Amino acid sequence: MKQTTRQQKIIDLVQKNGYVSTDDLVERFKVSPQTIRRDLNELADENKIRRHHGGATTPLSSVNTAYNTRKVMQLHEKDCIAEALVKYIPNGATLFIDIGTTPESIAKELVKNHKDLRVVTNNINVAAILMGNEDFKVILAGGEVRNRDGGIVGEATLDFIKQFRLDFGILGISGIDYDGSLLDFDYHEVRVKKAIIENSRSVYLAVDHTKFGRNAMVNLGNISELDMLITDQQPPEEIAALLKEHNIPFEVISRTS
Amino acid sequence: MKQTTRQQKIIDLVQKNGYVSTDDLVERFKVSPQTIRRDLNELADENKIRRHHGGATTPLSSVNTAYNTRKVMQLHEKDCIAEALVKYIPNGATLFIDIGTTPESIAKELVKNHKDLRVVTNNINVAAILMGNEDFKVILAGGEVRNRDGGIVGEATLDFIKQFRLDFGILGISGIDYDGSLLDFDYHEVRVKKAIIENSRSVYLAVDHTKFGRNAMVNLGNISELDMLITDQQPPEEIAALLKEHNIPFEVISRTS
DNA sequence: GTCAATTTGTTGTAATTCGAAACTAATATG
DNA sequence: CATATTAGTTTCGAATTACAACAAATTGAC
Repeated sequence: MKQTTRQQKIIDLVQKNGYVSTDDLVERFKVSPQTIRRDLNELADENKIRRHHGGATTPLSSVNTAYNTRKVMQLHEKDCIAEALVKYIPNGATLFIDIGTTPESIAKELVKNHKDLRVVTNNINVAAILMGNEDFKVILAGGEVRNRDGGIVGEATLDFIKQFRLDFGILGISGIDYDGSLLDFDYHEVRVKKAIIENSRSVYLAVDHTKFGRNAMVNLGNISELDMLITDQQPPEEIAALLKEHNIPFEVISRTS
Repeated sequence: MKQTTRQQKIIDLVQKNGYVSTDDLVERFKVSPQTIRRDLNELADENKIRRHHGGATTPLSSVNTAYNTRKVMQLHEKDCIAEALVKYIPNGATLFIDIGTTPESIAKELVKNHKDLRVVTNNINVAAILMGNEDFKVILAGGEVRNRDGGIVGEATLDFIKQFRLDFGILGISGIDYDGSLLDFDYHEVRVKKAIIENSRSVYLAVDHTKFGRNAMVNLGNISELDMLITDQQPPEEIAALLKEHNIPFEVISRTS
């Protein structure tokens, strides 16, 4: 086998597995450890991989950096919120799951223990996550895929969503204003969110505390339309008052860290 | 700092960077290497991370094993076929990409150097791959997601596909009979493939040699409907004769391994 | 405050991994 | 045909990392 071929294969392997050890590669290509080290060092020089003691990993993500770094913010909080929310979802339920990193965390939680869910989503990541559970029936809305986050939006998506009427709508959101307005940045995304609200028997909103009072351009409805809110810190007074006024149950998870 | 907190932070770091070294962690938490090793080993036992000499990486996704192992079969051949096929796709083209592992390889090739493609697909993996290139416009067909391979099939998918009329249709397939019949296993999938054939100006079929003479239940058309066939080994006489008879160009890639 | 359990640090030793240099084989190149 | 050039292997000392066992420190409960 040619050197270039081998190096290409090494890149593929790293991309696929996230990590390869020199031993693995020696085994796989039947060459000496030194040869592998040369390959790895050369590839590392070209930034094709990251070199480490004992092997190599994927280079610092070339694409999707914006989305992937955003994904990590408040990761632990999102997980805790997700853990709390899924307790309210019974087995066998039907639900929408929205675009966003929090909804993705929720999908990860659902996949662990739930059974027989039927889920409609317009988030390609959520669909990929839910595929992991064979008991689930996953329906993906069609439309144009946004490269930045794998969300699917547009007119076609809207029509698709409107075909369904499900038990739960699980929403993420960009901001909640002090007057209870639910806000987001993208007009098209907002239209889909609205459709989800209209076609769900119960709407659950999961937000981390950074969203309170945060501003965004497009109004997609009011907090009074929700059936439950789950968050990780006591909301500001104004919002807490609104929740009380409209008798909307909300859960503030206890932080474990 | 508590042990649980540190371990959670380690997980976050691994998720974020794909890799952390023990040294990094020692530096970051100001604790002894031994403590870090204990943490890493514990986390590895719980499958939260993958342990390696010198550090740790993200765990291997436990799900999708059946599909992922299948994915590796003839991996190199598929890659070579893909490399040959994408040379026929000009920048700025519009194309369908089908369900299957070969089409996924093709998507991986396209993402590397092509520009301004507009792609319609019913394969969630292809969509995820193509997202990597910001120049591409990716349109995903809606419908039910098959857990086993991320294919999207069904009536809704069919209607969605039929809305488009594109330059190229890139097909994968389960088998080609000696009489030139194109065969597959799933009736619903076949209907989608037929729709792709009907709505593409040129249909390109990429198959590895294991598909020749292989039988499957559902007939989805004849080899004469193709505009090009790319494969990795000289096809059997019968099929070669059919290709010649219908003046269908085909390329047999030279194996580099 | 005391005791027990847990967590962390230290030390010594074993196991891996690395890189440099010398050597072999195959392939061009004039 | 002699000579570069390139890729690969082998060997070996140095550096790095890991693990086990025990001591020290911290924590939590009563």
